[in-house]
Amino acid sequence: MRLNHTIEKQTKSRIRHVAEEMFATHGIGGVTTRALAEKAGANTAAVNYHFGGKDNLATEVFRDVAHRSTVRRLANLDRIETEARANDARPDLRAVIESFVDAYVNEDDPRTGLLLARLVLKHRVEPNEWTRAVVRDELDRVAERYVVALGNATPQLGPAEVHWRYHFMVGSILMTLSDDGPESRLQRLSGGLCKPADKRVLRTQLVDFLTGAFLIGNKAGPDDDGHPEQAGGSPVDD
Amino acid sequence: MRLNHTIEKQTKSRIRHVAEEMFATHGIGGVTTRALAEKAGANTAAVNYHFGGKDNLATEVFRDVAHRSTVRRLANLDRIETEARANDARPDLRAVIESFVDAYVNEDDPRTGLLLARLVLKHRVEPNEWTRAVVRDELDRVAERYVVALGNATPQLGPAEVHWRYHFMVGSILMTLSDDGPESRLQRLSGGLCKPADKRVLRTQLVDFLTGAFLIGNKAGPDDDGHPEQAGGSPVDD
DNA sequence: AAATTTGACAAACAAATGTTTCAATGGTTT
DNA sequence: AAACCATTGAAACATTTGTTTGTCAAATTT
Repeated sequence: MRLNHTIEKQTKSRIRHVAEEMFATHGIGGVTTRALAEKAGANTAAVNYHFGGKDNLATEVFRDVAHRSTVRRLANLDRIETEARANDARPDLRAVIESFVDAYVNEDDPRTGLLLARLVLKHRVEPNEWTRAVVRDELDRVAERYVVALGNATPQLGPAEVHWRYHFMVGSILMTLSDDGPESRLQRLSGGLCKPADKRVLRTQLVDFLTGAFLIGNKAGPDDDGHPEQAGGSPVDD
Repeated sequence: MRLNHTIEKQTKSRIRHVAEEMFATHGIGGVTTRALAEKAGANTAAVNYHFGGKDNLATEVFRDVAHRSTVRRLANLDRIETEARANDARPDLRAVIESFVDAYVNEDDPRTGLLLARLVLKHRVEPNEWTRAVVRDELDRVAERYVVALGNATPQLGPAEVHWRYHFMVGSILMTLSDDGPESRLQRLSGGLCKPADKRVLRTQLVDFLTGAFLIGNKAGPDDDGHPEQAGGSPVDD
């Protein structure tokens, strides 16, 4: 048991990988211990033996995915901000948004975005102890950093507005990711004009949409409690 | 049994109303037949007796909610388009968006928007026979009409882009609605700066965001398959 | 070589939950 | 008044699903 690590952990590793795959495909609630074990060629008890329960397995899978994407995004953001400082300019809004979208919509690794969407959607629909933990521990940092970065890139927006729009941004990305494949509502309603499976187009469309959404603002103060009724008319009013 | 309709249907009606309330509060999966029956002061068997099962009850509740909001939105849209025609102008983008958001975010009737969000989110996370039916029968009409209206209001956008952005719009609205209350992620991350419970501010912020998101476009053709990489720079390029 | 630990497996267990059964009740009709 | 029918209620049923148990085989350690 000391020599053959690889053989010893085969079952555990198989379960771990199949879990990631099945969670992405069928969602978290759509995967049963039995189906998972069967697909991994293991016994149902093995899931509990190796991971201590389905929730722990899910926590492990999603914490890992979230962590990887967090690291990647924070690095991207660092790079963008360093470059901007070097040029003595503000970070480019489009670049910031693109780096955020990239972690969700990426043809090289379509699974990560899907898993992140599954995680956050589950957390929205029925919050859990473990979804809460993963979201707080891994995703909140990204949100805080991006709100700051987006604020720096959009001086025409007040602090509250940046928070609102970050939130809207995440919503549009996640809902789009959850509507993947040829059965998607978008594809059906557009008569095949839009294909969410084409990640390249999707990313461009998202970034276009979101960049526009952040461009126009009405610079409400932090204590804004709802009087911006004449907003949205003129672009960049400062 | 012929004379006292009101008394006869008391139980059925109570179940119906409690179901709507509980579906909005706890989501569809978060409501058990037992909890529902208890809160309605009825027996668990009554749910099946009067509605023929939980799914039928949910279908009835959500079909009703969706239908009401559909009728309301289509009427709003008709009014806007009629007015625009009378003035020989294009429909106002902001007015179109506002009428769409209104059905979801409305201080007079906060429950409808929440229920619609529950319905669509459930349909996204785990589609069903009955969610499919309700979405197709009630919500698709609205989507089609609004895509046309938004297209008329934004000549700078190509047909595919309007579809994409309509989709993104729905996503940001729904995800925001599902993040209601003082426990919301938005409220937590913004340090209390943004309160999703304040529907008036929420609506304004959403409409500002979405109006901006539709303003800038790159007029890709219908056969666009992903080459708009220089898009989003200049406002309204036609 | 013997003892111990690890891992796998079949089966059983336990809890949640939608649904059904069947007898009792109360009003309605004849 | 008697028959009838809709409604109710308690209990049982069936299914799904996560988890645990007890046994056995193989590998490792002593």
